[in-house]
Amino acid sequence: MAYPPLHELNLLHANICQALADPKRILILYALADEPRHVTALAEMLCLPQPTVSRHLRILRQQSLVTSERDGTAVVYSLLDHRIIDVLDTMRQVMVDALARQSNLLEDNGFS
Amino acid sequence: MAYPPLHELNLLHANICQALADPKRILILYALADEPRHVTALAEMLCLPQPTVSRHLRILRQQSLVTSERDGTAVVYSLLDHRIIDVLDTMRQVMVDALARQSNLLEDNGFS
DNA sequence: TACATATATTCGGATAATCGAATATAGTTT
DNA sequence: AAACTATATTCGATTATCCGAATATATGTA
Repeated sequence: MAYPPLHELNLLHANICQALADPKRILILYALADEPRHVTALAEMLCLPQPTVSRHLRILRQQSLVTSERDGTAVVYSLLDHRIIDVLDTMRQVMVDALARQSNLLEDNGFS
Repeated sequence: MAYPPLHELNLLHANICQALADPKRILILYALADEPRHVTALAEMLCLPQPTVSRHLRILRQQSLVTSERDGTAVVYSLLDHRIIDVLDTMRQVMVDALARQSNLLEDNGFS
């Protein structure tokens, strides 16, 4: 039985992954998991130019990973769903375990 | 206190996300979660040309998301860590919930 | 060895992502 | 309104990704 062709949900799913697929955006998400923050606060924390942070935040916003709220002239961004952090944490654990396995393989073959 | 600059782990983390960021690769992973499969079997299931499947599998292999094992002239691919499916499932749930929220927002404003 | 099957790779072109630099917009204060 | 602060956007160039088509490699078999 052939699978249905790539359906809409799968495209959206891939879009979410794409939004996560940048080291700066991952840092932004972890920073927002801590607490909501202004754009400038994020830029300073991560040592990035403000326009760069804004552009990354837009991408995260378009995927409904963060929300924004005005606070005077500033805009406060917050994480929309903390399960995204669980997702990132699990992925990181999978990655670390894979690296450990590879490292063991190397040792077992006398490459340590 | 400024964060450390983007460290190695974060780059690897982003690479994993990047590997997940394609609808065809997501389908491949779900298909392999079911059971290990040959390249051709995957290609037929997903109605994709064999070279396309091979290229996607290489990307997944490079990120240690799948492993391959020879079986005669065929090569059997399998999922390396099933937690990746948990990750994908949670992401999909987050996505569906976000879509539901958006849909409710539209209705509440008379756009239904 | 010759042939068949299964998988992997390369090439070229199209599409998309990212960044720095410059600039535009929105809200606040005087 | 003018000046200021915070945020967002655009532009142009660079780099990365993806695909179809063609081809190469590897294993098994006659």
